[in-house]
Amino acid sequence: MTGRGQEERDFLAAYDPRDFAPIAVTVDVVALTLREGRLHVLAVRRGGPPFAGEWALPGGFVRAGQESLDEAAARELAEETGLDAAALGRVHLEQLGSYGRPDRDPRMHVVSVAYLAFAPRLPDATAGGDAAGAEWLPVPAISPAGQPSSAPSRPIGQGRRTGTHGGGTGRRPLPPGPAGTPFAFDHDRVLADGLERARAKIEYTPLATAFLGETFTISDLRAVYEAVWGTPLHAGNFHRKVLSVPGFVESTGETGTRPGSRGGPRARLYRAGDARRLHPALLRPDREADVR
Amino acid sequence: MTGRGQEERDFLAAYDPRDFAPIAVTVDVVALTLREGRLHVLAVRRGGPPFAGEWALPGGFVRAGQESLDEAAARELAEETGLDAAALGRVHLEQLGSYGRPDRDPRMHVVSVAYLAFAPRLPDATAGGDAAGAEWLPVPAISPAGQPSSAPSRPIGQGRRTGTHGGGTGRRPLPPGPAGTPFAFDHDRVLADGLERARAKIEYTPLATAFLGETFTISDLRAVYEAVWGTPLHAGNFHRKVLSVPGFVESTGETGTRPGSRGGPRARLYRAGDARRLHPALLRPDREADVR
DNA sequence: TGAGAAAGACTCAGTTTGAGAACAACTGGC
DNA sequence: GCCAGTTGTTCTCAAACTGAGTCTTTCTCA
Repeated sequence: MTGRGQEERDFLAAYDPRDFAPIAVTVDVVALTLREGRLHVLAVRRGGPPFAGEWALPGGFVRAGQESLDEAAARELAEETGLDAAALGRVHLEQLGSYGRPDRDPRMHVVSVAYLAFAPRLPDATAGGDAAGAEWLPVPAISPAGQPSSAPSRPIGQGRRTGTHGGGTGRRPLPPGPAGTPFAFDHDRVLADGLERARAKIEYTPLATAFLGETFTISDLRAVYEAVWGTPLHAGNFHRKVLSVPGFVESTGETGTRPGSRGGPRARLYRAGDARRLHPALLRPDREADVR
Repeated sequence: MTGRGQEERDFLAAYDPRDFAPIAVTVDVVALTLREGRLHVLAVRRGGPPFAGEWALPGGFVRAGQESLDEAAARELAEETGLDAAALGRVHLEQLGSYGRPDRDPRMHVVSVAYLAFAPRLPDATAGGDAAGAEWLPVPAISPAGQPSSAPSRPIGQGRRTGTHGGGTGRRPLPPGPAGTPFAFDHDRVLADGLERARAKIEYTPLATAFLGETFTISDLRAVYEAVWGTPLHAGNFHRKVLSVPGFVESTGETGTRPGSRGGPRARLYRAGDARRLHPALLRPDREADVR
């Protein structure tokens, strides 16, 4: 019984997979940035069927034999935003998860490897004005204690902690994406998963700084957390916490002029520190509703 | 410039990808379990080239048009362990990440979607005795503050927090897998990523219970944490913590007979609670070395 | 029967957190 | 130029949480 998998693998290995495995591989990118204090996601309008005219995440096919998944994601992001290599270096890009239900693309079986990007404010992607260009769409209000689908960590099958059902089809209904974002394919879910990953990631890594420029104030940083988490934070406690976590930020010794402010003293400027993890972490306030 | 991605996507969409995208898609499973208090991983010996005779993670090709990635992973795990659907229901299975460097398989460009499984003690996979059967291998001693590669979260490109190098090829050397595990392909890294995910996951989810049977003692649970983290824990504090986190475990009201113990009172039995997240989390002791 | 081991309950000091107050620096409107 | 309102930053205080250790009781093994 245990040998069947091996046998089959050897059998398949002898074949040229071109003949029998018509699965296409694409990368899709959930690129997030902050604009006017609100979280935005990069989206493209689909030019043709399927889902013509609908919004979708930017992405495309992986070039077989030529590039890694990471490289493909970076290439797609660069193409869609017009970023050069230097600008791309300021963007944080990490793998989010893969989506491979056979019916997710009506044309054929397509496995999509999703990536998550945190970008500082970038020039409008639609500068060229062509119809199919990319645009930064505001991410609809996120209920702070909302129920994300968390695909990369979603348990499979009906384990004892998956729920009460004992032997159904095993296919559960998809939780809805953020309200008001009708994306093509399963990109609603990919976006929802990306948002949840982003919210979790800034808890224990200093990646919130990836949304900001070279230097920033503590308030700028707080604005990132508030936008991503969708919750106002206590300014004093946030300040204390950020400065107390070793390696999160380091002082530039300068103070900024704060254009557009409604008053208040000039804030000190900081840059990202050398920490890769926040220790202790900066936890989201009260997620009681999220626990079970 | 922004139009190029869209143009290309449309161009490709018009094609039958069978003609131009010879990328195969496989799933590989990092299945973990506890045996004699030590962490073990399910491995198979490769029957043929490439890497003939070497250990590899169990896995195989995704059946195009017929199954999702999750289903393929569950199928492969079932085939390799001889688990039926009921037994498989007790196993936690989640997506780990995808690996797609063009040279990772010498035969062709293969994208592998890796899964991570937590299993309670299972019968030996080699029961049949056939040469190519699967085996549970002890995971080599894990340095508690070791440096995992953390692929699913690895940042890409040379962002300002990636390091000091300013413009290399962008291809960094792979951090080594756990000492003493020469696996085929890039499965060393997949395993290392799976271990790191497992260590992180039991911090903030109750998934450590997935390594145990229906009922267990607090000591059993502590043994899971100690094996996965590779660190001894303070029994008293662990006990207090587990019982204080709402929904982690619930009492069965019974006490177990503890065969194989070296003395001590009979411990109370618990079962997994209904929490999906541990709040507050059960953090690994001191990872200072891991922070930067 | 006694030594050793483990379960589980407690104690205590140090750290971290949430909530709020206080104060100075600065803006914009008048 | 003055005033009200806003914001950056520091402090205080109580509650919660953590790590380290002790103590008692129950059990196994020699």
